[in-house]
Amino acid sequence: MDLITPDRPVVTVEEICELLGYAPASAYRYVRELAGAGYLVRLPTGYALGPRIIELDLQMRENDPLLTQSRNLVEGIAEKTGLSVLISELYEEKVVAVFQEHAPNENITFGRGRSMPLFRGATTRVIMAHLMPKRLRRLYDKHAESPDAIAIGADWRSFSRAMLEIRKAGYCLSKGELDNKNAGIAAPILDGNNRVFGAVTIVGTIDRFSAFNDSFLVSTVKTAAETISTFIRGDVSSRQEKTSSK
Amino acid sequence: MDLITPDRPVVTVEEICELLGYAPASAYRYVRELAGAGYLVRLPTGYALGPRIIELDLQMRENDPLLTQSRNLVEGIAEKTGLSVLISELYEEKVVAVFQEHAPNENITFGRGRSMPLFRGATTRVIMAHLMPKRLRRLYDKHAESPDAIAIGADWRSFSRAMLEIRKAGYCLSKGELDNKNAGIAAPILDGNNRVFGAVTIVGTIDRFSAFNDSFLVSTVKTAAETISTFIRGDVSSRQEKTSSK
DNA sequence: TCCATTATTATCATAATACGATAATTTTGA
DNA sequence: TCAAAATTATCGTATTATGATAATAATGGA
Repeated sequence: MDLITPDRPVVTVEEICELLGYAPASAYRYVRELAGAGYLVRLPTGYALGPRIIELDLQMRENDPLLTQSRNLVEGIAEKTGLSVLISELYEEKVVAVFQEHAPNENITFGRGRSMPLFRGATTRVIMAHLMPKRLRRLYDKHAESPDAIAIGADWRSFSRAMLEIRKAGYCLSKGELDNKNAGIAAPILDGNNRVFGAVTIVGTIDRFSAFNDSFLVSTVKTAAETISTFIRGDVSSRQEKTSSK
Repeated sequence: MDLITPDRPVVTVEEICELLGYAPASAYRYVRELAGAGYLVRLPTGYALGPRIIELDLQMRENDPLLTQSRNLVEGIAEKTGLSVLISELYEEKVVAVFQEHAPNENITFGRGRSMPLFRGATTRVIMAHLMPKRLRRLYDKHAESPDAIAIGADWRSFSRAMLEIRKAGYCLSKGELDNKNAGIAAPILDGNNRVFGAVTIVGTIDRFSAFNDSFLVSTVKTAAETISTFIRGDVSSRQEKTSSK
């Protein structure tokens, strides 16, 4: 599905074979199956993404506890501050915002659905800072050469110290790292054992950001993240507890 | 992923085993893999839908030719008429709107992402009417007992005649079938060989609908669908043609 | 309309891996 | 700290995925 890009909005079977190294018979089988399940759709010139994705998107917007339980909270912050608010999650080596409350006149490149680069921006950094040490180490080693990683710390010692600072502070503030006119402040969403799921981020132009005390933004974003963390932990929603005797 | 519903926004491994009949070892493997790829996310109380879905949603909104190429057209119709416009696709036995231009004050139950029942509503019917005969027959036989199917035709003869009528007309109009206050009119999106991909539907309250000549709505929706059909066929977008000599 | 070409599916033997039972390990909650 | 629960690892077997090839269907010109 990632073969579909702005340059290649419709992908042919031939391209799939070339790019992924499949035999034609296999590629035809794959697209047939994926199209049958709605993940792809067959157009006259090839395959495009299919309706199942839109269906899942709705399913998530309606049911995901991370979204449903934090919607009001996030909207409130956006309204009060006039800044944008994002809720992001980590997967593989990407951080993706799954919810965005867009304040007027804001221009955010890495909004809902656009995966953010590692090592850059408040959201990504605050999430990384709360990863388990061994996982963080693996990530760092893999990208130690990247300029963004070096900017945080040229070696593991200084890098992990920087991360520890963020973890101790409980938030991360950045200016102009993703959009040079924007600033962001992020706090982690944690489970009961301080494992990180994602982050809450407040984003706005540097100008607008400066209108607030840093301490106000810090406490706002931290409180929001803690509230959401609590929601998620106790998340028994409408399900019955099993206090059975088994 | 379909185990996640409003009643069960977070699904446990135990539930997955029960509901899908897997051994625990397998269920754990599945969720690990799906969560690794971002399709699920592990929360303290179980698994929920993950960020990959949001990423794909964006990818589709930005790249899907069906959406990108018809956005202006659809917005124009919505603006001029004050009615809503949907673009829908078929998969498995569902029809799902992948794009919706929402007019103000409209209330549409089966909007973007919510799969519509077969045999009911203008969108579904116009799509069914353009299916290949054998596929239509299979569908009918499978659901011949359903009230919605019987409402169209009590036996295959009358059912297929009704479908033929729609196919000849090139559109389908319905009132109050999905939302009892709404009416809809739909026309098929076809490839060069009259195979159906989806449909364009104009939706609005029956009141608002009555303000227009039927013929105006018919020609509007048919023209839109034909325009989109043409877009899709010639869709070579920004890709280079291969006029190679091989 | 036909035909040659291309695109797609079916068949099938083999290689790959998914599956679940069990054991080992980790996490959790008291 | 420890017992119970949750999760992962191991591994033999059964299942299925894979790609080469053949068969069929669709396509685009004359």
